[in-house]
Amino acid sequence: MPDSLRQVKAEIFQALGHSTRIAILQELRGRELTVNGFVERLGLEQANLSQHLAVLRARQVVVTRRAGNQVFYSVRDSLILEMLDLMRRYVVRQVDEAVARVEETERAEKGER
Amino acid sequence: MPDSLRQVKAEIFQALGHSTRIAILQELRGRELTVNGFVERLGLEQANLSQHLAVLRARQVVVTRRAGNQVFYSVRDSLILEMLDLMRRYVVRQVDEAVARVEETERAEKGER
DNA sequence: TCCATATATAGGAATATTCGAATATACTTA
DNA sequence: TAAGTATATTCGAATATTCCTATATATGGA
Repeated sequence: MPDSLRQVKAEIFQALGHSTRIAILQELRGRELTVNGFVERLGLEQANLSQHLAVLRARQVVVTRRAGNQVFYSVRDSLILEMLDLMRRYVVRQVDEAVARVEETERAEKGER
Repeated sequence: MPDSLRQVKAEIFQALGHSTRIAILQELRGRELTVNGFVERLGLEQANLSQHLAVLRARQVVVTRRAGNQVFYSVRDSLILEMLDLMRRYVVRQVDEAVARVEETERAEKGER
């Protein structure tokens, strides 16, 4: 694989690598939202949200549609949301395994006593 | 969703957000590799690779096994590789759509002439 | 045109990431 | 124990990211 392609992938992973931007994308499941919509739902500053939206726009993860005064954001390709789904599965699995390891350790320690 | 969970996800996305670390994970498809193995295959400096491997280790994306002198790295959960697969599909799709848009534009311009 | 509303951007400080060079640590073998 | 190989860590400079504050831009209505 050429490094330029990896670079493109890395930039999109980076775009997903911030909790606020993950929150933004989760809000965009199945709908579009204005900047003010994000402000209300996420309780963050308008400027800050605009900045994070700019990051997602730069990587073309989201697209915009202007309607009069407001700008509606939406996810360009829902494959991005599948990425978040996969990440959820991944994190859940790691946690489950960590719990299982703890329980296994406790069982072993009980047996030793 | 609590922000702490999003934070965990974001940290893993960040771990994937560098072309060298993507290259490392691709090399680990279906096998384990030593640090020197990465040096040979990727042609990067040993110290640099160790640093990137440390990032992946910190997020528990990879795990290590020491055998004598060497340290073997492997992917902890192959769901991570599915993430890379999904990202490949995503990038390919974006490129295809971009090409289609260009062709559509050319067709329209030809018609106008 | 003037004002209000919605959104974007610029500037600057704090923090984080990345890389190369140098050095430290771990293990093996003589 | 000394030397050699493999890997990890530290340091410092360069660059990037993030956030806040202030300001700019775009649009619609009076």
